[in-house]
Amino acid sequence: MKYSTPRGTRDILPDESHALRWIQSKIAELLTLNNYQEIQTPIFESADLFQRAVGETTDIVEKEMYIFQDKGDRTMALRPEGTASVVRAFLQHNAIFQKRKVTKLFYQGPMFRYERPQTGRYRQFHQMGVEAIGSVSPYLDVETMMMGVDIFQKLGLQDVSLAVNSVGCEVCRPVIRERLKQFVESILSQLCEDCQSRFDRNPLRILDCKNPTCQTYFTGLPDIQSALCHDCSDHFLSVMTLLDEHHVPHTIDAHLVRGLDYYTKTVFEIRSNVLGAQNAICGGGRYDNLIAEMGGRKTPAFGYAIGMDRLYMVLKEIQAYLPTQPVSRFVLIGMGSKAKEKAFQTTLLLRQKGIQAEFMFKEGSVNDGLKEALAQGATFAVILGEQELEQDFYTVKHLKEKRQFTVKTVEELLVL
RNA sequence: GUGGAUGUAGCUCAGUUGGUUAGAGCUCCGGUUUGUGGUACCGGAGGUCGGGGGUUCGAAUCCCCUCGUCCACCCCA
Repeated sequence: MKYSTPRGTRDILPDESHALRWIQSKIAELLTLNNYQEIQTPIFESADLFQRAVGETTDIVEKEMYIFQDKGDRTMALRPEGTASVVRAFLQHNAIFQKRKVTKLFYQGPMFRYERPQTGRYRQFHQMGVEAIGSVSPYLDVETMMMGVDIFQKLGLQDVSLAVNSVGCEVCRPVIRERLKQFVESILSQLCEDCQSRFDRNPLRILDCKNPTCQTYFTGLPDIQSALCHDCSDHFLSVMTLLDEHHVPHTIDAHLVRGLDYYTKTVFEIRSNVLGAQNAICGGGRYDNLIAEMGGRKTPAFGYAIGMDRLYMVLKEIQAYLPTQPVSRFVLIGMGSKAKEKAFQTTLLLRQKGIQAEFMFKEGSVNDGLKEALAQGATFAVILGEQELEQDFYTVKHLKEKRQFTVKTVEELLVL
């Protein structure tokens, strides 16, 4: 094959495409119930928007962005995530959004990251995400996470787990970071290469190391929660209490640290165990400083994104209900030029009445026509030949029941 | 970016210690059958053996490089 999809990209073929649209519309319904409105932002933006929002030292910015110069010599980037753009839009259209205390927006579309492809991980992948901007209330954290869990349950995916953690704020995070570094410093040479590089770049990530030899050195490692400031600690406690009160099953994952710099306080993931290592189908959290950092007034917010490719794979795997493509109700077969013309007219008429129908283009026998009708999954084949033309009727065959009969008019076809 | 597996027809896969024109099943197309379908029978199409280089009288087979796919790490959705 001379051409194929670029590495890490894929064609979404009709069956999946149809199912994905349906999934999107189901999710959008639920988001609307929660008062979210859709926003569409550009697929590429100024590269420094993402560098600033996501963080200079994150993997996404350091090595995964698709960056290019446009003809005006601007440095642009294909968006690696959605939050930065939504926040940018929120600030840019301040006049529209400032009327409300809380602005709830959702988006959907492709994101791009230059990574090594794997199951459930692509260079172009599809996310559907939400951003609720304007409240510090733990109720917002809980409402939003519950909505996430609800989405999966409504789609028939019961078996998910909600993992929650707090990463602190600008006050306590530096403290946590320092304590961790102090503890780790003495044993640093014993740890794996990844941990050694994390030490400078993102020490919190050391907590998350899966290397068993590293883990043996970690007894007594300070955990994040014990180091949270009052405000963060209270907030975390409130979120936990609310989740309990509303009977939302969840686990506290002290190792859950996100790779985007803008998160503060609550972070969470929703996981499914059917995809192997790529178990996160939804992830996000609170970002109370990002909007101020990007030049706005200090405005707290909470958001997350769902990985649509992964979600589809999971739903497919557990054999959840997914709609199949609608098929033609009728296939019109005309033999000879006159009958063909009448078949064509009938096809158009059926479609005008809102009935899915297909015209048999090929010159051929009834045989070919029936085969075609069958291949299309049609319910009825309508046969027009010399006899039908002379005596002005339609021969109709119910393909599954192998039942054949005649009708006089198109109206009779409509009510079949 | 690191490590491992893998690549033969549209699909699933055979292919011996290196040996002539690389096979099978399914799919597809044609015919038996220009007025009745999924079956049956007959016939046919389809492959630079992922690509490039090397070893050899001779390479799908051995060696090197490269590209793609899959899995794990990293990271994330």
